[in-house]
Amino acid sequence: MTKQVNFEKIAHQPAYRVVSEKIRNAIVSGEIKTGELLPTETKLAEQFGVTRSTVREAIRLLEHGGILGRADRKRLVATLPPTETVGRSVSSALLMHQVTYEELWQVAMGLEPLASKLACTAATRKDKLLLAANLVHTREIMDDHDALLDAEIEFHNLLAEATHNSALLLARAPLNELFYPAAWGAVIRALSPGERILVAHQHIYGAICENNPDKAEEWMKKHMLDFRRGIEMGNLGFDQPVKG
Amino acid sequence: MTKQVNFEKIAHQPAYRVVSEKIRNAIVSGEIKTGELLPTETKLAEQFGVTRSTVREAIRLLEHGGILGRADRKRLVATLPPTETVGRSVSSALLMHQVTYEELWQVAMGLEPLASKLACTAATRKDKLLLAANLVHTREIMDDHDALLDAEIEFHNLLAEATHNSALLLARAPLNELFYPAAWGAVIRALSPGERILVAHQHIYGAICENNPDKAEEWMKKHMLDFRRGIEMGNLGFDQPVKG
DNA sequence: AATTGACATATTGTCGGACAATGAGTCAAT
DNA sequence: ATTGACTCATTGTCCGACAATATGTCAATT
Repeated sequence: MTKQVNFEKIAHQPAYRVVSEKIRNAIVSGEIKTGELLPTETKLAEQFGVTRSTVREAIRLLEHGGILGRADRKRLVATLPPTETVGRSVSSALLMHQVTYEELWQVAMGLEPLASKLACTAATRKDKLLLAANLVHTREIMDDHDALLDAEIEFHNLLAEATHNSALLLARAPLNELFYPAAWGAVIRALSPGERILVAHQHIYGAICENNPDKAEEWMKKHMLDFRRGIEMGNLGFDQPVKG
Repeated sequence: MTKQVNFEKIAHQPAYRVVSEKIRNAIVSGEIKTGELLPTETKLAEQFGVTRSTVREAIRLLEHGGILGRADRKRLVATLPPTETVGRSVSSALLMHQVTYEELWQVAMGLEPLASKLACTAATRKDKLLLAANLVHTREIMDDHDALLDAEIEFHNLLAEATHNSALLLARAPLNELFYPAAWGAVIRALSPGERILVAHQHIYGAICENNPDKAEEWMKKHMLDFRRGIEMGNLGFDQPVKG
């Protein structure tokens, strides 16, 4: 084992990555404001001193992350990655990693009651109105299971938005996209009419209006336990991977 | 307002998106196993009946999401997106959305005690050994604030891994990458010696070994409250955006 | 046997130019 | 106010080319 000189490995990033990073920086640093249109591909190519093909590859790199979007299907526009985009990638990663109902339920049990509690102090008048509207709508479509799922998801999402906490919103994205849709079939069969669901939602809404965090948290926990019971009673095992 | 026929808007995705989706499906469906090499760009181009440029754009689309990686800087290989990659994109999204210390703390307050509780029943012998090793190491580097931060993050991460819940692991990624590093400066000044931190960690570890979920949860809550106090006492405001 | 050198080959990164399709704007005709 | 014809800008896609670099083979050297 003779002593050897160690050179640090040289970087040499491909040009499309460099260009991609430059554009990214320009956006996150605010040099290009969100919503603003970017120069056209040809102009970018000129400015960076590369070919249009290279610029296009750089753009694709950012496009998927949601940093770049299309204004009207033509021009590109700088956009802050909408939580949706990031949320979707989280969900798809979880799917690929064979996340189970139980894992998602545990996270739900941690986040949803928290959201309820926080919403009590953070909810604005507008948030409450939206929740109220959701309840009315839910009562109307009580028999349509598909529509009821949408309403259920919307309720929990409105609740999360009422906390005005973007970190929480993002952390619970997989619940919207994976947990509720996947668990729904079993849950709705177990809690035969959607009555129990609506009652829980109403109590949570009531607690928020009364500014009663503890009550909101408690009812959400009950609601989540109902979900657990539904999944366990359904034919889908609690420790089975969620199927997208 | 005359009645009008409504046609559903026609899709027409650009080819590079179609190709991208095809490849993505081939990977997530397991048709191409992870770690396996993909055909070369030229062959893909032939198979899909498009040009190499188009294939390359499709590849860039996937490359950013971590579904495709480089084997050796030449050939492409299929890889499951490592949780790291996804976690980073979540964190950077939160940064851009000017997430505040308070928002992150609230999420931490929801997830970390949950992790402690779950770890009590899910932790394997190996998990406990890793935690114990972390405690020993922490005691040794008590005076090196930077090293202490790393140990702190590692402790919480080991704890989360001990739950064997990938959804939880992903949901709390921003805590590792944003919350703890950003809050650390203030916290370490407020809780002058790291003594209080170590004590909390030890009690949590003890609770896990005794299989005492309630105790684990309680001590983690105390630990989190210490963080809150630290941030509030520090010069950085609790409602200020976290700076990356 | 192990290293080295020379060489052909395969694959990616980058370039340049070309054309079709489509969206946006202008202006005249109805 | 709507329609039609026209131009122009921009993106999507194609083609062909070349340089740089990894890979593989084989002989020559030590």
